[in-house]
Amino acid sequence: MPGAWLGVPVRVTIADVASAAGVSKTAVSFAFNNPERLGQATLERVLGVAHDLGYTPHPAARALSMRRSGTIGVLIPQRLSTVFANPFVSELIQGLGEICEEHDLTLLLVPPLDGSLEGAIRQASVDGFISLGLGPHDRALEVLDAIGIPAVLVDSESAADHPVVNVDDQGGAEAAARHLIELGHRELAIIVLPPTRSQAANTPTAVRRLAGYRSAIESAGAAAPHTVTAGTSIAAGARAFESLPRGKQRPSGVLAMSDMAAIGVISAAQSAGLRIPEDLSVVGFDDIPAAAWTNPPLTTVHQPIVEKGRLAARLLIQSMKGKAVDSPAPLKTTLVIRNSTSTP
Amino acid sequence: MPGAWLGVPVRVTIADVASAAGVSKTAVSFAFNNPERLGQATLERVLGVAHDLGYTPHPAARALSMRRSGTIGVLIPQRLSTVFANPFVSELIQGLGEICEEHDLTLLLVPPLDGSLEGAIRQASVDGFISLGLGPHDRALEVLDAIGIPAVLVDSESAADHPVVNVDDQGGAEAAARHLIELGHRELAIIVLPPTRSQAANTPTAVRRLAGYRSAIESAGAAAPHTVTAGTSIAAGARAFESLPRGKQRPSGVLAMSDMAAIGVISAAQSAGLRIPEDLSVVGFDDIPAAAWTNPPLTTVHQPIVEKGRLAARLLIQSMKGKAVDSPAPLKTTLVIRNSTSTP
DNA sequence: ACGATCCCATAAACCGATTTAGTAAATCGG
DNA sequence: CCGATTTACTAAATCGGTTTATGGGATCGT
Repeated sequence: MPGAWLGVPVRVTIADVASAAGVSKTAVSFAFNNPERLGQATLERVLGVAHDLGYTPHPAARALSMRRSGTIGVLIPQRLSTVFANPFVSELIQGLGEICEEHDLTLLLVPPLDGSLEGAIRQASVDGFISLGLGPHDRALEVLDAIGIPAVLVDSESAADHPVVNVDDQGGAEAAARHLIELGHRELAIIVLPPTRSQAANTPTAVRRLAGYRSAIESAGAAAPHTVTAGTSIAAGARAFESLPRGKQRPSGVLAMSDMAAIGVISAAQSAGLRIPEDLSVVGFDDIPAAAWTNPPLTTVHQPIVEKGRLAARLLIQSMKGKAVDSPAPLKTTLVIRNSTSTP
Repeated sequence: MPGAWLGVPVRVTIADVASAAGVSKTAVSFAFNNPERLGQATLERVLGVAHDLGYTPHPAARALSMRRSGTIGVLIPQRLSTVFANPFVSELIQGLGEICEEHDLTLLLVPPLDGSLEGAIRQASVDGFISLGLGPHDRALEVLDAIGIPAVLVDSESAADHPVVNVDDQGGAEAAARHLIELGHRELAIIVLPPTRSQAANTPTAVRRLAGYRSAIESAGAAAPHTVTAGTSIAAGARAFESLPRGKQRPSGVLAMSDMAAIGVISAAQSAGLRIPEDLSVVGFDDIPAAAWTNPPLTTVHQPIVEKGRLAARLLIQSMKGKAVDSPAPLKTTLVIRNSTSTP
């Protein structure tokens, strides 16, 4: 049983290979990384021995000495179990993953550990970070550039000195609100995204979408909207519906900042005997794939999530190569009208 | 601008802190890891200096010398963009994440790089691996125990010398098939999961589910089912529907091995003018959250995905602590009857 | 006053790779 | 045949931490 002793496996190191092949560590290293610097015969012998011994370079050692780990970190502002309940994140990862795979990079998920995102950041051995939904004054940002690692911010505020990838949240929200208003709705409710982590403030995304809704509503002279905060889950959306005013006070249209919340509202409303869209119009945000086959299919603001991921990853990789990159223009959002909205 | 020189950031190392505080590297290390071994005064001074300089221990260096990285790897058998299109994976990650966060571990996604999962495994600096859907003879398994790192196999074959976490695939599949048969269906189609990566063989999961379907069908004396292979995506499911025999030959019931494929079938069937379930009954597998609010809601085999993730993570962590763990009994699957099935 | 204990702090070894600088032998030019 | 390259390989430094073994000084018991 090579490499094991009484069931305790012991890693084969470069030194083991070197001595077994009767060469120096340098030679072994060259065999893998600079084969042309070795003679034909030695090269083959070393590679042979390495293979027989099952040698694999220790990733941490390699990372230390090469100053790169081949990994990029994804900074997740909340617990994985809540964040991954939203298909939005899956889609973003699809985009990130596509580009990472092209560049032989793996993806490290970095959620707050022990309540602290900063701590988790330090622990992570990565060549760059992609952060999701960080507020402009988040402590995590300080840590990020204290360690001087490239970072790209997704869904953040443009203030920081890192490239920021955003979509046109405000424009999308305006289009959504205008859509309801044009259908004749005057009593609207807004379901706001929850603040992440301990920060009291709304996320940058929530702020921009809220501004979009409000601007459309105000310029139409409609009533000030009722607002509720709800997480991005079906259950949270359902709770939000429950907390809406009842009877004559009930808004005829709901503007949700996430499809998940919108779906929750719809499902709770249907359970309460309301017909969608006849009795209540609901418009979501994100256009996750599932939005197309809910019952009824969801009218929502489309944002190019996968493309957003790709773009962020590309920028980060540029940045990791030392190139200076600046924030691209916000990606377009478009209103997709399906069947969850109609005249009141 | 501390730590930077002409815009080139330079990491603050333990040696910098040591000399700035007028102590040895050891003292600095102790300040963070063994504070009780330092005098009150020195401790405070060192921590103060470290904070002022913005010192953060280099994760790779730490990992190298402590022989642990604080990360567990998730072996993904296909490209991230295809795997994360299936909500199944999101749910699994929720389960894994829950336990990992409890133990201050981060999660590294390891898909095949450059076509090779083995290569990606070597590159990954992790303390343990969780693999998804690996066949019993996959080369990746060899690499896995060549480097002697604990691993837990999810949705695999029980053969290997690693703990395996499975659900009762066969039982669930049997229940699904029996359900259709009891409704009176005699002409059935099965949509098989695709093989992962280059291996020609079906995944262990597919094999078990197929066995379940077949056993129920055969023992009922129904006709041999038509089988199609389709990926776990809506589009693939739709294509599978298109490839089904038409007219009188068309099966009256479809057994899909994934909810995503089932949803694709339903949606393609509806576009073709069929009513679900009146004209075609469809049963899925997995019971992803979306299955509850499709149109119509999906009859499917429920498996406890999040719990499966939790269990796998717990076992891996046990294993990482050096304890010997053996495979738990397969988790229960249950048929959830909604509205995508009825009498033919 | 003297050896035994503690308390603090450090020097040096170690983790496992890459890389720089350099050496001995073979090859080359003339 | 002699100096200049080239080829093939290696010793030692380096990456940035942790840990072991050790030493000096203060405190203690007697």
